[in-house]
Amino acid sequence: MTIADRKEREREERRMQIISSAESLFFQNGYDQVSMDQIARNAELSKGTIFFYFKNKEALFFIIVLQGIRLFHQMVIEAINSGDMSDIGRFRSLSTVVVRFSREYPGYLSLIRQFKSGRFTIYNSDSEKDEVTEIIWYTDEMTRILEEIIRKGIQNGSFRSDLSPVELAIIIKIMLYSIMDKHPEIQWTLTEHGIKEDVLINHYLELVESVICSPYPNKEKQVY
Amino acid sequence: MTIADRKEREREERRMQIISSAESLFFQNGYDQVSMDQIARNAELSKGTIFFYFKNKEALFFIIVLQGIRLFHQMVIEAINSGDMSDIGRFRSLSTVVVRFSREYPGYLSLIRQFKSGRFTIYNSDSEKDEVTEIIWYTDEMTRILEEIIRKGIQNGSFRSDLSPVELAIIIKIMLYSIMDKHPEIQWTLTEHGIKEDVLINHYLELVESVICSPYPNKEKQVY
Amino acid sequence: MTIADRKEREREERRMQIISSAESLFFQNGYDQVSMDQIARNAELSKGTIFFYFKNKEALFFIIVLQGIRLFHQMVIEAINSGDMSDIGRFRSLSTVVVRFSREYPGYLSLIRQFKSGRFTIYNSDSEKDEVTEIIWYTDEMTRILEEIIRKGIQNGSFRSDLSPVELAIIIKIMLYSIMDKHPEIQWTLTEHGIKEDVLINHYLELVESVICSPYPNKEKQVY
Amino acid sequence: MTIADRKEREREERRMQIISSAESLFFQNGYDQVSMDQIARNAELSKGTIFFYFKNKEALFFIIVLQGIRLFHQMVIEAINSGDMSDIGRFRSLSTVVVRFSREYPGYLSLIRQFKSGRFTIYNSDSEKDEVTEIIWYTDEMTRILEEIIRKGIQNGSFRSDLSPVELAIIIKIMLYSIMDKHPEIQWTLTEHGIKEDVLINHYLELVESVICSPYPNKEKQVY
DNA sequence: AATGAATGAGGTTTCATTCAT
DNA sequence: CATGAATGAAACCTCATTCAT
Repeated sequence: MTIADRKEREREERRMQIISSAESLFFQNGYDQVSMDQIARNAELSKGTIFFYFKNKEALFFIIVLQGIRLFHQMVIEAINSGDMSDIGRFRSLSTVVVRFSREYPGYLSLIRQFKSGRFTIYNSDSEKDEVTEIIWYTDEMTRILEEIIRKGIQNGSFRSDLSPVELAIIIKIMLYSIMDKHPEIQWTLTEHGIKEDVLINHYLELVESVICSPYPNKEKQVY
Repeated sequence: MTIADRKEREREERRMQIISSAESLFFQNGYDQVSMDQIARNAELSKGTIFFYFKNKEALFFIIVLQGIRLFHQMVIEAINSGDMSDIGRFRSLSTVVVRFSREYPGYLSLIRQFKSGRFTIYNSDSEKDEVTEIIWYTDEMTRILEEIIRKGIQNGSFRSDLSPVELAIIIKIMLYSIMDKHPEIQWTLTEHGIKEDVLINHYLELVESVICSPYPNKEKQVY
Repeated sequence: MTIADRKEREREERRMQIISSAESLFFQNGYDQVSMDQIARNAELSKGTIFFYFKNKEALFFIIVLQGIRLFHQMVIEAINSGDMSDIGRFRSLSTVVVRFSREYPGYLSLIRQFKSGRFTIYNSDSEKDEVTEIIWYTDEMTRILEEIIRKGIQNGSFRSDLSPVELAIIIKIMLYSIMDKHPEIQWTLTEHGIKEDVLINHYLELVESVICSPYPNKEKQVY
Repeated sequence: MTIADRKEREREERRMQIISSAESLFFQNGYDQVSMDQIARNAELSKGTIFFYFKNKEALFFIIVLQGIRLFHQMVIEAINSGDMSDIGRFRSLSTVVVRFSREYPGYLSLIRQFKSGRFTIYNSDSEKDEVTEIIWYTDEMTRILEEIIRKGIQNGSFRSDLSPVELAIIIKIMLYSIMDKHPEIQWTLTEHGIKEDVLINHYLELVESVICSPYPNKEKQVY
């Protein structure tokens, strides 16, 4: 038993070794700028070994993207299920997680963006593209979570009701996702003016929050 | 004279011919997925000629990006200097231009994003990277324009004053730019729920506008 | 004893398991288009095991070819030793066997042809190429059998005597073997004209038979 | 003019240089055993150049096969249109050509056989598989030529009429083509018994000829 | 100015074979 | 015995770039 276990463990370790090697390279240079040679060298393994563990450069990439999005999803789930359970509380948890993810895992963020850039042919049900379908599932799932939060907030009267939940969700999604895209130029401006990123982000989130909350509480409810 | 003129004119025509050929290809497939061969074929010129006019694939790419950003800048300038000159009016003009650019020139948008993605080594003053410095200049310039609008709006009391102009400018910039990134997933959600993009964008801009305008006019002025 | 026997039996079973797995793959795709990986997977064994039982991909291939040629030889022996024992009868048996083999075991046929195609280095007495020498032996043996039939037929006056037995044997061999080569183009022609393969083959064999039989019985005997 | 001509000539020379390099390698080792690297080295050119002139290894191979079959076809045409124009005369010319081709160009013969071996996917009208269609055309054409000869011979009463022209053509085709396959074992047998190849082949052709000619001139005509 | 042939490094991938366990 | 992870050479092919003309 132990022997099989050890083998299995070693196998998994190798996989992770390769994945993390590839990860760091992809993080730094992006999909196209990384070669399988580099990955192999970085993992201190032969090129053949890489292909033994992963069918493809693409497959390896997709797995890493999947890891990133799984991590993100998990962070979201945990954040929402813990702490303040008020409507606005859950929204704040979500916002915080988005910021945290983008700060702690900018590499994953970048790869996820590359994945979604249209660079890859995703929708041919070739086979063994399980990773792809899973990635898409997580993406959809997270949209649904946001929608759910907003729907409840509207029902409870905590959130503005002059927009449909879906529409509001989309708008908020755009706004939230956009902090993740730390446009480099914005970074420059920040340092140039001596503004702390934290402060800015807090202000940003407050404003987004003000957008989501009912601005016209007296306005009669809309039907859509 | 006329002979030299004609030559000069022809040279310029060739340049534009190459650029527009490369443009359409880059627009569709992205930097890495386009080969110099394709560009040459598309331009109905030989590969050698491409390299005669442009030192590099990168150089050619940078010029196209520069074109895009110049165009954007020009659109911004024109919009701001014409029409309604009130604070909110100028802001609306700017918003409109952002939307218009992202709708009319999605290709440029995509290339600009690629340029800023860290994919290219921009900051080594290797040599004639004049295009790069110009691109950066325009980027900065457009931030400055937004800052200026906001600063005036705050001074006039039209815009909220609980944030420094710079900070508010950055926040608005993030929000405005983010609408340009039509994350494909958002597109899906839209079509899935039968929401018209135009409608959503108008709502989005209204909300951004509400963010910029003084929400608490009675609040005593902040000092920063 | 029984333990050793079982082991021995199991070993032999494994061998056959591997061989038949490889066979079916080689039959379908040919030597170069089959990988050891595929063979292992098809045999539900590990690649290492394949190499434990067979030194080489080549060795495995040669053994299969040898099997094929042994089978062919056995069919020939059986056919000739049973049934009509007249000269022409034995020849007909042989013809029938050739056709039958090519129809029932096209895979072996194809591999035998690949073996003889010059693709492999057969004649360096490198080492344990016992299979190769055996294959060659069987090939020669079967030529000898045909020669013997013809020699007797000539002696008995049933076959034409204007050619030396060896020469006639070679000629007949060429003609007989050639019917095994189902040139695809011939297949097309057949179906195109609605000719049944059986019918054609029967006519073919009749003609070959007419070649072997004395056409000019009155002609004075030739000396060679 | 001369300059363009020279370029064109040089281009053609390079092409031929590559083709003949590849040819000799393919002749010796067969398609799978030859690498593009070898071809390049043999041609004293870089690998890139080979791919500049030929899209593929396959494409290069097909062109060589086509050359071979064109050569064969031309030899057939010339042979049939010159010399003795009697039915049997034309048939003899054809036989002679077949023998001559197999003797003078055994390499082409081998490649043609490899081409027809099912190793290549020939029937997907991918595109630019012009060579393939041409090869097939020539193959068909040569079958048609033989059929025509036989049909006329039957009409004139020179050839046996108990078989349909098509069937007889197929049979003769099989017999003729089979001399081209110099099974190595036959070579051994020949040298072993001190038989000259020429003599054997002449006898062989005589026998094939006797097959084609009416054996039973008195037999009433068959209808098919 | 313009061409396009030539290059060769580098990319992804395959595969027979070895070897520690 | 059996395994299957690891190897690394070699396969095919791409492509930015150079250079003689």
